[in-house]
Amino acid sequence: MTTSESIRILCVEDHRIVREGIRLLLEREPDLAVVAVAETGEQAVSEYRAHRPDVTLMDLQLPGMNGLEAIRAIRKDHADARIVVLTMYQGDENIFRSIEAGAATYLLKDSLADELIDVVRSVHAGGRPMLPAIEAKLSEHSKRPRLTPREVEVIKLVSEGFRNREIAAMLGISEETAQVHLRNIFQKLGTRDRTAAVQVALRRGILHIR
Amino acid sequence: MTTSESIRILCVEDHRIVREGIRLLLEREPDLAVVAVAETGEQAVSEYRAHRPDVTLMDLQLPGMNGLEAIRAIRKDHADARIVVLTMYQGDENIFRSIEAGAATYLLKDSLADELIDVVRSVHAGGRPMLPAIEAKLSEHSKRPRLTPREVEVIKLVSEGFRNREIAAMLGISEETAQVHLRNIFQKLGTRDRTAAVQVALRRGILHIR
DNA sequence: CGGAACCTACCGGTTTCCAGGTATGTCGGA
DNA sequence: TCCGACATACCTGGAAACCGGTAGGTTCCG
Repeated sequence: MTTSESIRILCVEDHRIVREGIRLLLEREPDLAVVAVAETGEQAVSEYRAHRPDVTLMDLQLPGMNGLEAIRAIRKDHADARIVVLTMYQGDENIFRSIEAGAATYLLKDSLADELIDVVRSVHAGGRPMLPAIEAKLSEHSKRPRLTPREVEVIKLVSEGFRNREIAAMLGISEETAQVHLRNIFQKLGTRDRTAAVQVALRRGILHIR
Repeated sequence: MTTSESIRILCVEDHRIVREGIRLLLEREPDLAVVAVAETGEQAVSEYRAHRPDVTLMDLQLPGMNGLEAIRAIRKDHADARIVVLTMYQGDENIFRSIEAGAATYLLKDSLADELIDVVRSVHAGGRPMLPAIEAKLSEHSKRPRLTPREVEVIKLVSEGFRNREIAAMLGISEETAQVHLRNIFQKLGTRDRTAAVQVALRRGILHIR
């Protein structure tokens, strides 16, 4: 790998204005080139395959297959893929899952343009640069009790407005068991009812709108 | 006003990377110039006062004073202010309130860069260009029953996890009255319980995640 | 093998919520 | 001035949610 060649970037972002803006931002730098873009998770995977970029910028909120699933799909076939999550979601669960899925690092859209550029270069060089604010949320996350997979299913259905009885039927368990899961969720999220639990789950990135 | 001078733009957007990107996008056009930026509602108001831009691009989601309040504050002192809302929120209530507050038009970040540029020029010329998709949501909105101010207060507190009794105490009304409001909210939003009502309110843009 | 974590299930008791009413006062517009 | 929209308040009965237990089964790991 010669140092004189540009860093080839895949930019995954569903909002076209934002995507175009980020592209302009990056291409002010002579050593950065956006060689492909994608606006869904599925497109991201196929564009990755087609172009094998050096660095992938990935938004989490995407129509259809989301960013997290796209990261997993890409890393499954290309364990060396270098992916930077670039999103506005600050929830610790999003950060944790992204890193767990194989992202090199996590950046908020609130970052400085220069930070983004530095991070891209650093990740291309094999680094995993983590900004202090993100690092802090990640360590905070590790101190909190996590919801189990089943509990996540339950809170998701709760957020869609289903009653305990309906949730139980959908999951093929008894209503009482659904209640037990919910009680454990309350305890872990520090709430006393379902409405508050859903709000906390949204803030933490355990759930997403729609 | 001479046609040879550039259109002076104030860009209000809290995410720095996005803001910088939009700026680059606009400044590719020779007749557009971003003369000021702001990342909070308060800053937007004071920057408007200081620069009197021809067109203001306003995001809705801002820390502190939000975009809607900023529009009202600006239009209160400058009834001729030409403001374009540029946001990712698709909820019909956001669109309605923005127009009601005095915005010239409403654009999603998903739009094409060229659409944004066209809209800025058109608004500067005194137009109120409305994209068909936005127009459609706006007319859909007018067919739906709106929540009253009191009902909005109630659903907001519900979304924060408060019980009816607590909501009643906070609003200085009886618990039964709070229940009546909630019942009317259910009826208007087409839900049968508080959790679902909060979800619908979030989707419609009646509520926002903190 | 013995925990630990997870998922499952049930019971009894209390609280909160929801649905159906009726009713009063205010305020602004037709 | 009368009507409609809004906000307020109360009642009753039934449904759902919440709380605090106990407990059996699996799976995985040290």
